[in-house]
Amino acid sequence: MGSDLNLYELVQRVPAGQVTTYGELGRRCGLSPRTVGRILHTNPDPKRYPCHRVVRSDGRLATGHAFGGKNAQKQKLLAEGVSVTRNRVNLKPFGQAFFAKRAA
DNA sequence: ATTAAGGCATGAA
DNA sequence: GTTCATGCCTTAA
Repeated sequence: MGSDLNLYELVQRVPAGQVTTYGELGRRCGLSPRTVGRILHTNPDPKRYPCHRVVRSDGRLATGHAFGGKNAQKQKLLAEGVSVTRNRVNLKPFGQAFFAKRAA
C-alpha cells in the first residue's frame, strides 16, 4: 500500500467534532507535515477526505483551500462541534490524542 | 497575563 | 530551482 493512501485512510477516520494536525498525520504516515498538506491538496477527491478537519499544530486553519475557503472550513468545524475562534481552532479538549482511536 | 495575527526558517516534493 | 494546505517564534491588541 502506498504511504499516502494510508494518510487518506486516517483522514477518513477522523470523527466529526475532532480535528487532526498535519504533523500528527505526517508522523502517523512517516511523512513530513508539509508533504501531508501537499498530498491533501493534490488529493483525488476533496469530498472524500474531510481535509477541513485537518488544521495546523498551532490550531490555526490552513491557507487557500480549494473546497470553499477558510471561512467555510471554520463554519464547517463549528457545525461539527469544534470550537473555532476567528481563525484558530480550540485544541484544548483534544489533548495529546487527537484521533488516536482508529478503526481496528 | 492571554489571545490573535503575521513573519521567518526548514524540509520535502 | 521553485513552491508550499507547516511549524515555531515574535509582536501587537
